[in-house]
Amino acid sequence: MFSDKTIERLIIYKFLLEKYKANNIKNVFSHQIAEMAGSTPSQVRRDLMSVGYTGNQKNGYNIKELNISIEKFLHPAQNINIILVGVGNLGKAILNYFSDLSSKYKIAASFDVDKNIIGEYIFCSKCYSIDDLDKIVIENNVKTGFITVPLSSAQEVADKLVSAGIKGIINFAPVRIKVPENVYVENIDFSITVEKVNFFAFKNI
Amino acid sequence: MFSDKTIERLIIYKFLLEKYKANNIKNVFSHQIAEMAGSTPSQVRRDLMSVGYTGNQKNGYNIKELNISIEKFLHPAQNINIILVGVGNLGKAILNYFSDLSSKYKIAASFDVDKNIIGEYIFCSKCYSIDDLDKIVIENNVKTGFITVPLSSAQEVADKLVSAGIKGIINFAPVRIKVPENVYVENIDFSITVEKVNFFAFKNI
DNA sequence: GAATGTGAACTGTTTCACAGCC
DNA sequence: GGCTGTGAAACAGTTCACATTC
Repeated sequence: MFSDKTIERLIIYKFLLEKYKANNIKNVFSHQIAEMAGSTPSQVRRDLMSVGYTGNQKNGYNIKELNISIEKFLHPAQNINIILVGVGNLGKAILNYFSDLSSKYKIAASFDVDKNIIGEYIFCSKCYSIDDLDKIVIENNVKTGFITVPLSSAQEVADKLVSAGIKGIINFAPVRIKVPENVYVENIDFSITVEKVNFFAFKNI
Repeated sequence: MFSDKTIERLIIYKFLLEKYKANNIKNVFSHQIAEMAGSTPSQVRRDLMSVGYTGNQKNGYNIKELNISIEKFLHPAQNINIILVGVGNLGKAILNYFSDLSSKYKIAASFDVDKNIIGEYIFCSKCYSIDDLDKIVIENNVKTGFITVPLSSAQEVADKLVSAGIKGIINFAPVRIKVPENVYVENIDFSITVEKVNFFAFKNI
């Protein structure tokens, strides 16, 4: 029903509007949103049809109301807990990124096999043994998790996340993990990204 | 002419075939590639039309030859140098990721403003002042760069990369950097990714 | 006049289906 | 039989264009 791409753009609009709101501007037109988001006015209007908020021809969209509508459409909850498995360099970088307490999204817990860090707080999140996964996922109503473990254990970790009830996975391991149909996976593979960008970079010379 | 999506899948096929090749298997059918890549047989055959290599009906595709054809199509060069600007947590994680010397892609240099690390080697790449950017980009024929600096300096860094001759940028800063038309940008924004995955995670309950 | 909302047209991508081949 | 290569069909996503509203 709702395409991946539309959802992604709505999230972008939301972040842009939040910044915009800061300077006491009340209303915004589709062409202004498009300009900021690198999109087109009709695309913006199309996307906004999904969320059900309608503007008007004189003032465009009321930023505050539009933002609330997008928020509600994307997810009604106030705070979202996520988890992260694999506290290596990349895991730490992501924990750091989300340690900003003002965000709606919080990494409720991290997991690793290294006994030296289990029990420690790393960037505001406590690190646990993977044995505690089920308990923490249920307690914190977690539906989304990062996989930042090495290739060799990625599938195993994915299986554990799925069996704990996780429905969305952001996977950084360079492998296509196999999950049931009702689990959404977003792969971020640095090698593939570099190769793709490099292809278009050389094409653009 | 060649779509983003086709290029990305070709890269995935290439990585999969490399693994496959290891076990002395010589040939592969489109349905096998599809199975590994999470695609469909017709999609695979369609994609392979772009690279110009044709298999045969008895044995499918010769893995070695197909791999060479994809490589040639994606990029003829043997070694590709890339650079990275912003040696924080995330920058280090990426430097670490690409420090594996067997990869075709090497981070030729990193850049940062921190005088304490300028001149040091971090995961096999020497860290330089941004003042040395132009020189290093030219010397190493670099066309692709990572931006892993904070939001506040992302646009400034992007401008410098562009003026140094970079044609492809992988941007981790949560902002839509503005670049000329002939520069390809791939944005990786953890907040947007989390929000998107979380949306589909809750939809899938 | 300049904006929104949206049916219709268009463009891009994926899948189907089948001729040709082994 | 089962495979590839590929026109044609189907589907998805984007843009156009205009009636309507302010």
